[in-house]
Amino acid sequence: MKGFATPLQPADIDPRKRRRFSTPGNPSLNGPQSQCIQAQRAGLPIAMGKDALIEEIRKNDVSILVGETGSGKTTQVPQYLLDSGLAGQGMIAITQPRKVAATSLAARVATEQNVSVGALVGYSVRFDEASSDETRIKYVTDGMLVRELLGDPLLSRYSVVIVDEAHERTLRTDLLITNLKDIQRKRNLPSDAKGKGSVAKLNPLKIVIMSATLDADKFSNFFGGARVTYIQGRQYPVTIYHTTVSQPDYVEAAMRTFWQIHMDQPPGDVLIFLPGQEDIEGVDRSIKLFADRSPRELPSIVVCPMYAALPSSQQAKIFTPAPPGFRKCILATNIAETSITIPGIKYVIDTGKCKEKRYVARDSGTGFDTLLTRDITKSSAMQRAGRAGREGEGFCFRLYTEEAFDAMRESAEPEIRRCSLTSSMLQLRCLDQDLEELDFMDKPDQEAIGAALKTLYLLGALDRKRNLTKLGRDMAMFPLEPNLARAVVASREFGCTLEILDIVSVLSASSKPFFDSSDEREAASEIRRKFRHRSGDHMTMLNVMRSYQEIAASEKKSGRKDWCRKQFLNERCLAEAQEIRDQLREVCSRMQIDWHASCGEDEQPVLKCLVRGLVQHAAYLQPDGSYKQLMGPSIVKIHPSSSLCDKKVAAIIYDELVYTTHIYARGVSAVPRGYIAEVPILNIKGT
DNA sequence: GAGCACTGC
Repeated sequence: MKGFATPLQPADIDPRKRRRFSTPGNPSLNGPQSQCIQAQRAGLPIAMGKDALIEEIRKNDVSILVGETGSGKTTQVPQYLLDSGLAGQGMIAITQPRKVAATSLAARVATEQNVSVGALVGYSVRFDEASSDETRIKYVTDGMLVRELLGDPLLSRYSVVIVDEAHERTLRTDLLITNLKDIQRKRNLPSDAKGKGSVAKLNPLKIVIMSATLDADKFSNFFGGARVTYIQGRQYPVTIYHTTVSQPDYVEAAMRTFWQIHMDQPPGDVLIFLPGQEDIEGVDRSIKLFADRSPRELPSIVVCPMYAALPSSQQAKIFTPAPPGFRKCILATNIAETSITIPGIKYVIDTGKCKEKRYVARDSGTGFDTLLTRDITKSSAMQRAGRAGREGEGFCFRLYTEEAFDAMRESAEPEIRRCSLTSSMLQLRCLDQDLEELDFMDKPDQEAIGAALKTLYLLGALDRKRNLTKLGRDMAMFPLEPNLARAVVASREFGCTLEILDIVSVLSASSKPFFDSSDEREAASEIRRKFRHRSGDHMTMLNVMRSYQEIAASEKKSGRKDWCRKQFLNERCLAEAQEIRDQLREVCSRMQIDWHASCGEDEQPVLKCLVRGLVQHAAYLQPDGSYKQLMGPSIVKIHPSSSLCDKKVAAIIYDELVYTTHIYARGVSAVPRGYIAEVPILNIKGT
């Protein structure tokens, strides 16, 4: 094809032919469904090495399993361990970075075991659990197991912990691996050294780390040279093309490549990886524009955008097959790289770009996040290409040169090196551990540690000697960022827990309450005006939440959706916020905090609570009309999406800073300066 | 006067 070098089949994509495993056909004709499932299990690549694998895990405290896509390791290894009796009386936990993976894997394995989910095979993720006394195999999110540590520091219910997708190196996976190493040391002491007490009764812990190829040695070294076992996968060959020259305008290059495929290549759907929503919307428009003018004899095109913030009804489109004679073109962020698998993809176009969030730590603790477009890593590039070979032979067009590929980083920097550590630090202090002294695969940055310590001190969670306070222990009970947890704990004192929980729930939901599609911005802001509160965005959010709750109480789901659409509100965010709110109310009840306590229409107590949590996110108006951070050197602007944009008030607090064209404060409320000055911690001498 | 990678408790 034009612009691309001769096809390459570099070693990074395994071109081994995928062997078709024989399916017994229609189960209703060929006998019980379970026979069919068992035949499939036996046909998996991993099944051939089953006995050797069990023996390997039996012999070693720690095993590293490297499995390619489609090897079946995630579903089979737990069952092998259970069948072989290796787990003894304890449970087998398998951790996943994502909730959807944990729940769907549990369903699959339950089917294979011919039990219903929640019996022998279960799962546990936030807001959703299916397990019972019978449960022996449990799929959990890594965050869930980290939280379980707080109540059971030795994870004594589990005899095997399998850490899956360990190569993704999420902050929670890293925390877990560090803790598992320590727990194993404590639990696997020789019996004469254990002495008396509860530790002596504990069964030993087995650890299985499952990872992609690149990082296996690193995991092995961390566990003192643990053995690495390789499991073959199943993948059709993917032919990879690189461009001959670099493509500065990757959007234009993606368009050109798509049309080349569409005009010259046989049927098959196309997946284009783009960095973000903005590019996706742009390409979407252009393809539709050109499609209208393209020759009649060409197949028609169905364009499907795909990114996390897209309403789920539109996300569902990518799973419906294109009608006969149509070619589907999916425009996706890296949500399609790991989180979801889209059927029918034959061609992948890889721009080689992604967006990466990075926390810029500051000694003052007032850091901020940046979100910048950058080059992907080699492991991402391989993953993207692999998406073309799930169901048959595929093709991947990389919009960068082979030299550019060689120059890419091997894999992404682990999260522990680039995220705020405040939340993890608080959790670890609850376990009497010190983030600075722990044995991590990659040590966190000193500046990030300093910022986290400072933040926890200013929130009152740590005292001046870095000891955990009663307040800190209370804060850690809440599944919230420490600054929001601080506001909740403060609400006990100010009698406005009902209001604070509503606000905090929206803030910690995974999406934003207000939709912001560029074409309808004017209409949206007009309709939203009725929610507006003069003090700013936090009370405005409370008004939204209150209105939604009234609707939710009287309307069915469709009515709620309808209402939200008319108000330009994101129903997914508000529904999730309600779920979070209910969970937080439960936590409050357990802690004897009366969540019914309300301040009615008086916003003053609410703002005072928020100031306690957002004390590092405060800025004062300067004589020249700009806002300067109270702690930290920056001049900040109020984000144009805020209801306080263009307003001049003496002092503001804000949820977050985002650095784009300026340093913008988002989620802003006006507060009297006196509220900030009266925060107790600021009045201790020498701080 | 502007921009939203992806997760998790």
